[in-house]
Amino acid sequence: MQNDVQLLEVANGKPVKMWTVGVPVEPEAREQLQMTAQMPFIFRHMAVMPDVHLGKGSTIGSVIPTQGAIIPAAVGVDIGCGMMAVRTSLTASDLPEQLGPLRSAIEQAVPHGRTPGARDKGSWNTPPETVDAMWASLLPGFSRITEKYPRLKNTNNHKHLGTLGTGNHFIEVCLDEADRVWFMLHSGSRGVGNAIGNLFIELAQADMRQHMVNLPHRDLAYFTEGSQHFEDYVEAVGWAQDYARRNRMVMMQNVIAAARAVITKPFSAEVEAVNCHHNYVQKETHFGNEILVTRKGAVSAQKGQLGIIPGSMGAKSFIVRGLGNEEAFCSCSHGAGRTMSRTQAKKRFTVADQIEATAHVECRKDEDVIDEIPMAYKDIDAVMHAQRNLVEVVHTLRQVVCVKG
DNA sequence: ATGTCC
Repeated sequence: MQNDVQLLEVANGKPVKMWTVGVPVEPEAREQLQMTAQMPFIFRHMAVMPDVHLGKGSTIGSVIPTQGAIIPAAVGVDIGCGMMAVRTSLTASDLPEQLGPLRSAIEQAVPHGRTPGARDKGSWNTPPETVDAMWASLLPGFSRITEKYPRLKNTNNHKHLGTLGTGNHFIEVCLDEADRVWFMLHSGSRGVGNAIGNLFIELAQADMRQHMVNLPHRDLAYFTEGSQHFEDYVEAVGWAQDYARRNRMVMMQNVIAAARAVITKPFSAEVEAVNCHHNYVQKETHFGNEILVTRKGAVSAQKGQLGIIPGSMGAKSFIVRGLGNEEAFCSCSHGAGRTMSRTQAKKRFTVADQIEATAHVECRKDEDVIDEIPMAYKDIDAVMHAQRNLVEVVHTLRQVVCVKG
């Protein structure tokens, strides 16, 4: 039963296996995938998820297995970006009739893109003690990195910990199929991860020039295993991923605390909890080999492992359980995937369209969020069907509150 | 996505 996989053969390269039956794949994304698949250190084949679309640096919704080399622009600058979700003991009837105050409480508790009064965009003026403690746990690793790369010291590291960021980073209150209340959020490694990503992308491009390596595209610049830059990047990217995971943990604690101040009924949180990256690289074993797996807009889906696949604003989201499909390097999609660029979406749709599409969600509906309109994304049901042999659905969530960065 | 040393 391999009729769920579409094969893209690549001249002078490894094949690309795509779990995209019944969903559109842009020609530009195919071309980008074929370029990446030509790199000699790709291990066996590339795997492509049904939310695939053209990305900067590498294709969103792709899994890039490599042996003996690593491509920093494939991970990109939003290192460790991912999702966290927790199920609470609350049900829909425990939520207040008016959800505006709950949204305001969350907006107050977590600095985000438009937090008024923040000295820098969306950061703490003075981080709370819980953030200080979390930063203390990250500091030894950071010091090892900045000893070699001192320019990384000058980043918003400590005061960005526990903050949301901007763009498509969001916090939601959701209900599942049994009307149970979940909190869910999407964020990454903020300014410091961005600085680490950019620094090593520059270093890789400089290495390519120094060794006169010709590439199909400059974003395929890589480090070779055994080199100092390779070892340093593996350390730094791993640290940024740890920062991102803890960033989500801090925010979730503060979202729960904010909700407790608004919702009168006592409740327990983290009845079920999931915290997963969808933009990262790590060492894994596949087909009996220790390799590096870069997931760019893709989630780990080892057998039994829980993951999160968010839909667009106003659409369904899913808590999923991995089926451990080895051909896909045990991966699944990270969302619905865009069908049009943010610029196209802003041209095509109006504020009125966005108000209609998100009528059932307590959220912003201004012109700055039109690019997140559900119609700019692929049909999430088709995306889930295309990856039915990668993950099974455990919970289906719908948003009732959404805070955008 | 982030920061504003482009």
